[in-house]
Amino acid sequence: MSTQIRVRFAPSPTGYLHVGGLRTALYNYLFAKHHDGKFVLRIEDTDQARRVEGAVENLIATLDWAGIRFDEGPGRDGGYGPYVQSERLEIYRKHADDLIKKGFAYRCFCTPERLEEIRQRQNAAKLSTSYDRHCRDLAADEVERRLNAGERNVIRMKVPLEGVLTFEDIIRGTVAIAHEVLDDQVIIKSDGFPTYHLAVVVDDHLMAISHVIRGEEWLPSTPKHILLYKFFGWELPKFAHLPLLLNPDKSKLSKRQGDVAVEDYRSKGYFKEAIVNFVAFLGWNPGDEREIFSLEELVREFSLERVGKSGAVFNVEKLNWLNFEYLKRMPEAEVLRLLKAYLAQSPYAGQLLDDHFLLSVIRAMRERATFIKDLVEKSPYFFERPTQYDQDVVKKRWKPETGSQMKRLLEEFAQLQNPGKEHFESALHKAAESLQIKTSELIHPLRLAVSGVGAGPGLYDILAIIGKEETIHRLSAAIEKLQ
RNA sequence: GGCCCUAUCGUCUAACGGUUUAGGACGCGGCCCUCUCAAGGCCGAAAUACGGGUUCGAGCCCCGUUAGGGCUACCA
Repeated sequence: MSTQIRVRFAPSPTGYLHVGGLRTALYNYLFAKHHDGKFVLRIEDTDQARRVEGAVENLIATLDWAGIRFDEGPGRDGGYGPYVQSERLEIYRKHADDLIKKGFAYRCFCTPERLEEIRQRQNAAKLSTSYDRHCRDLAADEVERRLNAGERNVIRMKVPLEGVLTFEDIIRGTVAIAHEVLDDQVIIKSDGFPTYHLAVVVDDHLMAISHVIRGEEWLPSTPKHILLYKFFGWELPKFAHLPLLLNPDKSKLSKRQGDVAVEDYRSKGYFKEAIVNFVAFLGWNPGDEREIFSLEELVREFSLERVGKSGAVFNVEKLNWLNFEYLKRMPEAEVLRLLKAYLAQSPYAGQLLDDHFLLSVIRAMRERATFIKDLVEKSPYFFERPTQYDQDVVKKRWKPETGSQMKRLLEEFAQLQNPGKEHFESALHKAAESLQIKTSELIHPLRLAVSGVGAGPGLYDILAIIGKEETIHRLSAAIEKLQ
């Protein structure tokens, strides 16, 4: 059926998946799934100079990690392959030849040097830079002769000299550009590879793509693509140009102003659910006040009509909050699994830490953590004895009389049998009573003694987690310091 | 420079031309809770870029200005 929705994500394999690329892929995926359509992955590797080894595998792995599954693509044939452009060279050549035959394209023998020269001249004269169409009307026999002589050449599209090209964009509405500002774009390079412009049109048509959903940086070249569709006599797909993702200074999101690779965020400990949720909301929203969306919910609610027009700053603060929310909502068993994985490659890898213990750390620390690693890094005292005491807190909490008070506390604690949280609490109350001081005057110095710091989960929780023996050991060590 | 796109709190955004004293979220500040830090609850500061028009009525439509961005390659 020709009404089948087919979309594609078509990245260049330049090494990693950019977060902007992730959002483009996600929107394509959401749109396809929402409409029971197909999501195609196509690799645009027509620039040999920019090839990076392993980039395709990496791209697929990252998409897969994010939960964005393609229906067709490299290694997953759906009858429209191959899905890697470098494997489709013959197809592009054939189509370029067709265009020449029909008079919509021509051979150009201009050297890069000549091109550079005219560009310079145009720049100096403050004119817009474009090819001067020197070879546009070369005689057929001259073309033949130079071709036979083996002269290097490219194929250019023959853009009409006048008229205005108008097209509809789902997100932007009507866009109009005059033919005269369009360049006679190269469609086949001298190395025989197609440029993006030819390849994208040929492939989108041959792969029966119904909607081209891509970044706004492609908006200015869309008229060239439309011209090619017209030259071929093909039906146009629908276009939707997504707003750009921006740096805090509002320029196009780029390296050098922070991390742009999805892998960077992954390795920092962001959950895929948080990243997907976050990126989905950069340019789209459900229209109400809900903010937490699973991939499935996004599929259900997504529509291109609700995608905004203006660029969105990639705001890490909000991503952090989302990660925090996801950590808070995650089932304990899952947090435990992730914590163990983290611990296994941490300095504490050698320690025997049972699930019961780790679960209690999770319960104590979860609402204080944004990342799994925070569970450990923000409370190292659950994993090792304090090696030093926070001096600011020492000044505030350890008074001359603290030493003897701590001794009194130690005596109470020593009598406890298998104490739990409440037992520590009542023992401390007892000590405070006998010393005729407020419990807080014991709590703060003791917190410092057992944790080395002044902040963290409830004191009795800490004590119950580290246990009686460890509590006494740490308390004794602190008393020594106090004398 | 030329062409194209865009314009609501610092940021992400909501508001079928009238329900708007412009709503929510992040972040920020305050208060409550409290053994600290969090979490949670409550409260607060914070925006329709500017100028014209259309209309009974404009954040929303039109024009201009300004600002920002993208593109301007034998890169994508």
